[in-house]
Amino acid sequence: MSNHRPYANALELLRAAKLRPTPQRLALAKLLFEKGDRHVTAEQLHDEAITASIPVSLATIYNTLHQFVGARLLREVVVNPGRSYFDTNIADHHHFFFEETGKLMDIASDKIEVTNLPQPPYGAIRRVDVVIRVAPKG
Amino acid sequence: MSNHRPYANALELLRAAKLRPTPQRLALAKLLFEKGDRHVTAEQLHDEAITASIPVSLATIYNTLHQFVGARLLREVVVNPGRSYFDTNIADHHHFFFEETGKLMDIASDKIEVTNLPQPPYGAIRRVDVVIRVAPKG
DNA sequence: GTGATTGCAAATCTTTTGCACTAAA
DNA sequence: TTTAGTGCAAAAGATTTGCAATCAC
Repeated sequence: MSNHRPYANALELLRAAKLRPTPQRLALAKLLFEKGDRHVTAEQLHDEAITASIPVSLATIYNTLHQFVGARLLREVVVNPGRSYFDTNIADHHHFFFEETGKLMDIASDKIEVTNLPQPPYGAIRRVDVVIRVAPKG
Repeated sequence: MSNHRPYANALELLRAAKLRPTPQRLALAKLLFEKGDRHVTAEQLHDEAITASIPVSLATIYNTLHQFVGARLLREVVVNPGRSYFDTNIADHHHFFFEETGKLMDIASDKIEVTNLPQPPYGAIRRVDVVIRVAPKG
């Protein structure tokens, strides 16, 4: 588990997030958070769960992912039309997006300097996302 | 039309892009490029066309938008899962994204300074997108 | 028990595709 | 005439929803 997440285990994590620790949520939390930082799609997580003999429907995967985003256990990353990625790294950071493979890679926030951030005409800045889109050379 | 687009009219624009100037393409190019910089979805453009009595199917809207992206007359902007925006501003720039309204606003590239750009482990940087997500205050 | 959660299937929404028809060169 | 473009309807892919059954508390 990432060391920025101050919970010893999936059960504590869910309790702290005030989400009922159902077997599905526990199992998904383990899949998501016990392997270091990851970027998964709903479909990928579902496949993983099924492979790991965790009976869970795709509908529950979506429910759970969105509940985790709401509880700030996950971040949704939008780089691709028609598919969402869920990022277990909730620290402030940015991404490489490899267009040919559809893979994401984290960039620690101190590796990129974004300065002179303009203020929006109204509302408040909720997040600044930098996506470096990478394509094969040539 | 934006002054970074050095064509006098929609016909020239299409000719330069080596796209056959069909009535639909001409009409859509006028809708897109004769009103300053815009961010439209396929659905919005279709509605506009129908309202302007331009008979065009949604399939053709999608075809045309993607051809325009291919010809570098438009840029696709991905900020929202499950919906693409098409940006008539093809200059290097960034965006505010207003989450409550789903609207985009351009930020000229010289308003934000992105420095220390890390190199990708392989491939070449094709684009750097900065999205400032804005939510209502509170 | 009671309210939250799950799973299924159906529905929804955006986007793409196949193919016959039409139009531009 | 030849090739590209269009439109329709159907298909595809991702995500959401309604609702009855089930589970956590």
